[in-house]
Amino acid sequence: MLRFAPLPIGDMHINELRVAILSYLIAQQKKERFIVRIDDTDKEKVIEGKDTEIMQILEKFALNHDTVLHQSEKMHLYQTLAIGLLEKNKAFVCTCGDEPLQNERYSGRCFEADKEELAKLKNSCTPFVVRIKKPELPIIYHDAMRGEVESSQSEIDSFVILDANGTPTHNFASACADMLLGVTMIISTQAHILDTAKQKHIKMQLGYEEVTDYVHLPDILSDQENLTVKWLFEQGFIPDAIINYLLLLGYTDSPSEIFTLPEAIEWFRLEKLSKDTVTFDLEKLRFINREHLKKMNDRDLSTLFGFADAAIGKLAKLYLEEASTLKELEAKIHPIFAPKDFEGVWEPQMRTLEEIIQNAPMIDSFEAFKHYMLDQSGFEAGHFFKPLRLLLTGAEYGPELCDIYPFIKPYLLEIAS
RNA sequence: GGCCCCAUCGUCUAGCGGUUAGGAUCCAUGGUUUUCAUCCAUGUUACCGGAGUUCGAGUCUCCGUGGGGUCACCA
Repeated sequence: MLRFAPLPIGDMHINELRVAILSYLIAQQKKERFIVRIDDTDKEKVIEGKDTEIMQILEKFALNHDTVLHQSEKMHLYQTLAIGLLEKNKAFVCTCGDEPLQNERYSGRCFEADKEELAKLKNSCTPFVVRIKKPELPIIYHDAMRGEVESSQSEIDSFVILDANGTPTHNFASACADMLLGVTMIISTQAHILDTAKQKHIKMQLGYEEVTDYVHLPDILSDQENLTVKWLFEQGFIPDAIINYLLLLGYTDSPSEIFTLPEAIEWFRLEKLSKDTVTFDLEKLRFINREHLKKMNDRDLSTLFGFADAAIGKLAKLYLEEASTLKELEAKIHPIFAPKDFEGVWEPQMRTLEEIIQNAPMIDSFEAFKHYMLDQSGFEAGHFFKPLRLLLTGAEYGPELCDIYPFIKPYLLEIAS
């Protein structure tokens, strides 16, 4: 079983999305369950509605899950497990507060406090936290990208598992949940390498003996501040392209640059991911987005611009020569159907051409249309194509008119005005 | 600062001791297109530095340098 465990405390970052995509992909490869766990342990930071937003994003990317659950529903269970550790003398109560933590590590002063101490503290209403005892041996786990990862005891202190409110900390709750769910592989980012060791320590202290595989992905760096999924959508990138790009980043040996998630499930190997951090490259994503838009169903594409006509999808694809995102395509398609601006040096010619079109019969081919228009107007070619283009597309430049014509033909009267 | 990871064109990368250091993207130029773009062709651009090991090092070792991560009652 694999899980995606997002924190509902902000917009989803592409690093998180990459974790989700890979978790889903590996679950499919291993034919194991894929579940979503909303890690809403921190009541202070949780943002109302973020959880449904997360689920909507996953749906857009077609990362289908088997189950979804909230950490907040299980807190009592994790508290019980923490108390269990206290009783087994694997954890201790600590009343040090913030004092000894003057940018130093935990002093270990309360190390021997046991559960009798707990009773006393409860009676006297003294604030306390519960800390798990630090490991006596190095924590070693297997990472599919990095091999055996060893964290020495010195890196892992006796860390807090229940805070002063009695709330399980994220690390503790996460470890407990993974254990209880039977998660077999955990994908996260390199920021959590040490957390993984802590969680493994927790699971070992709780007596969990199943082997868990881990992967810690390198981060995607960017000088851009909010590299969120939301932002990518706003820019007009489509899910298939985003998936393609995120899977391609740092991958060594893909059979082709352009692919879909189902295709990647056939050949993707975590071991072939580079351990080096990668830089987010908008230009590359634009290229990939363009390629996926080219492959998109024409009618589906047209609906994104408010049509239900395959011809408009085909028309939009002509503009992929100069546009790479939905947003840019929209900026090309919209002026075609919007009322034209006649102001400018070509105004007389445009007025003439408009009138001819409004009274013209339906003409099938652009060649015939061109000849008809040239005959009727008496214009020279040099004074003809520019105003015609402006009249038909609202733009000075664009794809060949003979390519555009077949798709806009049915809308000609509306367009040429 | 301690510890961990990483280091090839601007970017993503191929390369597992002997290569004209390859591809993709981006960029530039030429051709085609009645215009721009597309398309096709061509081209510029890279092994972080220094010591070793070796007949020979992008490739192995060490030391620098640079980048990233991590050291919470944050998740």
